[in-house]
Amino acid sequence: MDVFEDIRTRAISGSFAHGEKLRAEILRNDYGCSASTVREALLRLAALGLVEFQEQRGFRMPEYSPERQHDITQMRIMLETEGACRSMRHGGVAWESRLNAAHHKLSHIESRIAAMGPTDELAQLWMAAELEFHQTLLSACGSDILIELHLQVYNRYRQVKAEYDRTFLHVTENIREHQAIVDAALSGDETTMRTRIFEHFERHLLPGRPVAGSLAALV
Amino acid sequence: MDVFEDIRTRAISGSFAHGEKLRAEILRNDYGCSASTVREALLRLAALGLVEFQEQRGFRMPEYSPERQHDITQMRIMLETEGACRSMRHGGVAWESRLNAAHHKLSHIESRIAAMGPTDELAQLWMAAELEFHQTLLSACGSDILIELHLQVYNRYRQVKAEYDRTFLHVTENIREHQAIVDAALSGDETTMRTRIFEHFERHLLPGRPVAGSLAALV
DNA sequence: TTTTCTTGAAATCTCGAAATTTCTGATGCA
DNA sequence: TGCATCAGAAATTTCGAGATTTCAAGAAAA
Repeated sequence: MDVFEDIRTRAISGSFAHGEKLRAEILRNDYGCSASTVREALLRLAALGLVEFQEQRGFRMPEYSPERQHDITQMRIMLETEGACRSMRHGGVAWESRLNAAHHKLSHIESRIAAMGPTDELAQLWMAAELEFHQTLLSACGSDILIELHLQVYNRYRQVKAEYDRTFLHVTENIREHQAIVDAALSGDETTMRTRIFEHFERHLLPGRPVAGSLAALV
Repeated sequence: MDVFEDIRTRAISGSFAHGEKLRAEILRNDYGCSASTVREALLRLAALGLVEFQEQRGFRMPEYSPERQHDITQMRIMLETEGACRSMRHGGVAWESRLNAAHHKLSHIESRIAAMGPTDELAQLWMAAELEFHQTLLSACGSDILIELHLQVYNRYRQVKAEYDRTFLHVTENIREHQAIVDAALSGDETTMRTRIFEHFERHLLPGRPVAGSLAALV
């Protein structure tokens, strides 16, 4: 079993509470391995910002704060806007159809959740499909590092919103917003794309707070 | 001695060649610690993208490629532009004077290098002062995550340009370009700032290659 | 009461050895 | 020669014990 991968998944899906202490000695029980192996995984997660590390004081989950959520959301808007616009320029039809496919899969799952409520299995599927959709959006941008940084920010976003995610409020809006993003991609208009991405995230920003540089024009 | 910190420094200052294999068993000799401790440091560096890690195959330095340099440079332009413009809005006089101070320190070192050539000691001082200048530029942006991602990208940039750095070609241009950035900060005009930052990095981009989204307007 | 000190328990960190996997290159076969 | 096989060497990864540091609770002093 891949300890790193599994703890990462738990850290972004709400298995640990905000601010909870993560003890290697205890987590080892879940994996039947030594504490050193768990420690190794935690150190890697710390380098990615999913876990906080203090020398001689071990690991904890980051605390929640509205400012942190705002900050991370803003960064997601910035990176996804940039990546999506670059994909629009270089992706061609191949990208458009991949995006369509990813969206189809996602909206299928979202409709089922909207209809029958969120089961554990559907939530799991949704997590994967939602990530895939947003990664597909950037997949033709031509920048490895943009994709990598986006994944980092995406994971932190999921972590911050883990509780919220489980409620699946706004599924309906999500379906509409994702559709709007796909439409923008097909329209070929970058300004529309920027607006649509901004609208998708708007409700996760702090109200009445000045908004980032290239984003300001959209408000 | 902090093994992680020291290996990080070496990894971004050209102590290791591009593509070089990093063996924990060998590096331990430099620090008089066990291989596990070195391994721990390398795993953390891998999470930050400064070292590549393959399961069961150990660690290596990333290979150099012009595309990677272009990609990283573009990302630096994007993040520093965004951060600098936000700092201009929220930083006030306090920020302006900190920026001035950081620039003064840096240009002092750069002039000495231009005059007497690059000694090891001056190179060391330059590394610290150049980082401090660019970090000060973003320091009032109000986004922790922007600052953190920028540091990651900055480190990768230094790593890619490590050989180039040691030659100190373009010191003269650097002095001028840094000054131009400070002037833009004081002028309060964001478009000027974007242009100046772009010009500072322009020579590290691949010629004739389409340039990123929000940057395109500057070309 | 509040602060400082003491002390035992608990957590963190380091280490070198053992287990596992990959690499190397020599041998045999077609 | 070209290719597969295999054994030994080398590298990577895991492990649990021991050393070090932090934490917590109670005693002593202000």
